[in-house]
Amino acid sequence: MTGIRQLAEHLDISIGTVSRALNGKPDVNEETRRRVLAAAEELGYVANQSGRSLRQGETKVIGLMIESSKETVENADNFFLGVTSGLQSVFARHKLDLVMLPCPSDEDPHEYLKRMVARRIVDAMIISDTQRVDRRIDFLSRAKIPFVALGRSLSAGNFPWIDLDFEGVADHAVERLIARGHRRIAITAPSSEANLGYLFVGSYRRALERHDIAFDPALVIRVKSSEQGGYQAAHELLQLEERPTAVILIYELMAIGLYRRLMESGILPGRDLAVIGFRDAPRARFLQPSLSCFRISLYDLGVDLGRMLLANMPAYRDFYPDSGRDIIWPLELVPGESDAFDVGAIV
Amino acid sequence: MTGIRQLAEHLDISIGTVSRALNGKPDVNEETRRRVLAAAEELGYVANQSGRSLRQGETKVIGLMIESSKETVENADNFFLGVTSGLQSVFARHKLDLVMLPCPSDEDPHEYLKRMVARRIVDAMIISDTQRVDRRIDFLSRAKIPFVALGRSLSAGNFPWIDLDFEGVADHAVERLIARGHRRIAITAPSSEANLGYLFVGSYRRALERHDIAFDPALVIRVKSSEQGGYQAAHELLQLEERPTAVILIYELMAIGLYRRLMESGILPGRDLAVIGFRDAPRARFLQPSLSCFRISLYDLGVDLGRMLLANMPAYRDFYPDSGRDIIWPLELVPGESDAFDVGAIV
DNA sequence: CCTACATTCGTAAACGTTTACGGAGTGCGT
DNA sequence: ACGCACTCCGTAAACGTTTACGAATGTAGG
Repeated sequence: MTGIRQLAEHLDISIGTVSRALNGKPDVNEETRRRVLAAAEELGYVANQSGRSLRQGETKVIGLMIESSKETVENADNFFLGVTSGLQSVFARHKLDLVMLPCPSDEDPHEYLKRMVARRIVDAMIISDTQRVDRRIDFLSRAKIPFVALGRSLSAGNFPWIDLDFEGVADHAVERLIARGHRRIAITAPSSEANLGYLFVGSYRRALERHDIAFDPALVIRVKSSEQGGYQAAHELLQLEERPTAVILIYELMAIGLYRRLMESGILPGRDLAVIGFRDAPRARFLQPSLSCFRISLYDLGVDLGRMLLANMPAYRDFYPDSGRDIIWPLELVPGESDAFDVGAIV
Repeated sequence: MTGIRQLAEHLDISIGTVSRALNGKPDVNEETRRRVLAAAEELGYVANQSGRSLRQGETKVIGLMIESSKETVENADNFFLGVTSGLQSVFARHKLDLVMLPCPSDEDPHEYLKRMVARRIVDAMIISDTQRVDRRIDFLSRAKIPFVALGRSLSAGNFPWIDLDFEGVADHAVERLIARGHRRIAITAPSSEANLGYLFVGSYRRALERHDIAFDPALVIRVKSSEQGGYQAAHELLQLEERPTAVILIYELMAIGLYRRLMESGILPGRDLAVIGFRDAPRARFLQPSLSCFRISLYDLGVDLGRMLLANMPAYRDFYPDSGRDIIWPLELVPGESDAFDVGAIV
């Protein structure tokens, strides 16, 4: 493979000049720069990243850590692929590359992260699936590795993150349903006492009480946020003595299972039960009746995530002076047929 | 951050000895090795990968290139995540790490690959989504970069690959359906003249003719291999003057859309039309009636892919002496309800 | 006591790049 | 003729690690 040395010999100039020419340094004759660039193209020279990293102490690579948990694989919503395109559009401007780091399911995410960072494979990290207390966040903070998190956490006082607006969605959904005459509204939440479930249900409760509707714990269906979870949620809904007229799903994908279970009992979403979904899962886009759903532009989310990260890296800070922090990502309601009916009209 | 120099000073021995101790070289006293390892653990020392890579000319990182095409995102089957776990189980034994390299959709995959390789971010590559003529394969072959491909190609005479047994599946499916009395069997194929479609349909045709059933081009439904494609396939099936009694899907995911379209017309899969799927798509696992389908263990596929790659790398070749090449991956039929009826019994 | 050998360790070069520093050449004003 | 500023380029050190080589020590055999 051709290194900078071969390139310099071929051009009969010193490697220092070649390097400066390639890196756009000012103290090099424009004519020589032209020759160097031409020769580099001709010989197919690309700088060896190891040498460069060693010298300047940075790799120009950003890592996106993902966990290949069973749940991720089963849900299969390609959430991350959607985000990467937005991330890359930002990184490309600075010649940064993005790699996805899949943490093996049998390895502790914290250890995996430490290894990747210590080996200096990446300069900065994007982490996701944040836990309520997340050792990764403490580690990255202390080690002063630039990072952003996709998801809130209670760990480490102050770090940049973006999270979805669970509270806004629940509030909006309840308001919308109430406006259509619904009084008995169910909601799904993760079985664990996760942060996001707390926010989601809390906001739902406040919205109900604002309209003098008593909060009924029986209407909070705790199931897994997956297609099967949706199936089970429908099953539990049908068991209730006083059946709700509407249900809010914390994860769009659940609608697939929910629809199926409902249809099995001859209940048609959008006619017999209003359904509103949340989050973005491409596979749920083609349901019938179409799902009313709060959607995200994963691309835009990736862009903001990338900007926020760079704003936290000294070398790029100046490019993103007014980049926000701790963004609560708003979602847009895409109306469908699944909540199209007014209860008032029926009663 | 602590480097090998700090570690050596702390122990009051030379950095050469520290390095040898850490790397398990024989010419170091066991007592000193113990001390070094203890100190490394205590100080949290991890070798800087840039320095190491530079010296030994290898990065100990394997790249899995994925394309975030629109189709991938929409299909959302997490095929790659499933494969990575198998890959990592092999790589972990040799302290190799796996990174996923998502090629931006606006960049030429060939250029992207060249960049990643030239920058020496990875030692070896796993590529997928191979095209009939694929410049990446020619490039990697010429540059002598170890690689394996997930998918066949007509490029570059001789390279290691694994591909799914399209021919075996089509053959098996046809035989199975004929044994149950079906004579009019439809099949789906990609709209493009892709390699795999050619193999799939070709084998289907030969199996039919083996049983003296004339090949009817009208029964080859050319649609996209996606959920929507399945919907459209069903639609086209219903238009046919003489409706088939069975259909073979080239991609399991299509079953979701197909089912929906069929149900809309009151046709029940497994009772009115036999359906057999192919490939592994977790989201299709929960269909009702359950889908008869040729499934893969993505984990096992990953394991073999990893082994095949290492067998092509000088440093690891000896560990995998009898690793096969050019594997046509066999699939196992997981019977379901969707093809459970005998046409003979009805007629 | 000398030689031969094994064990253990230190020394220094090398990997490919970037960059601080200084030198050579030129032009210009005094 | 001299000094100065400016442009352009070469030199060499540095990044953190591995490893070939040889030095030092100990041990055993003659």
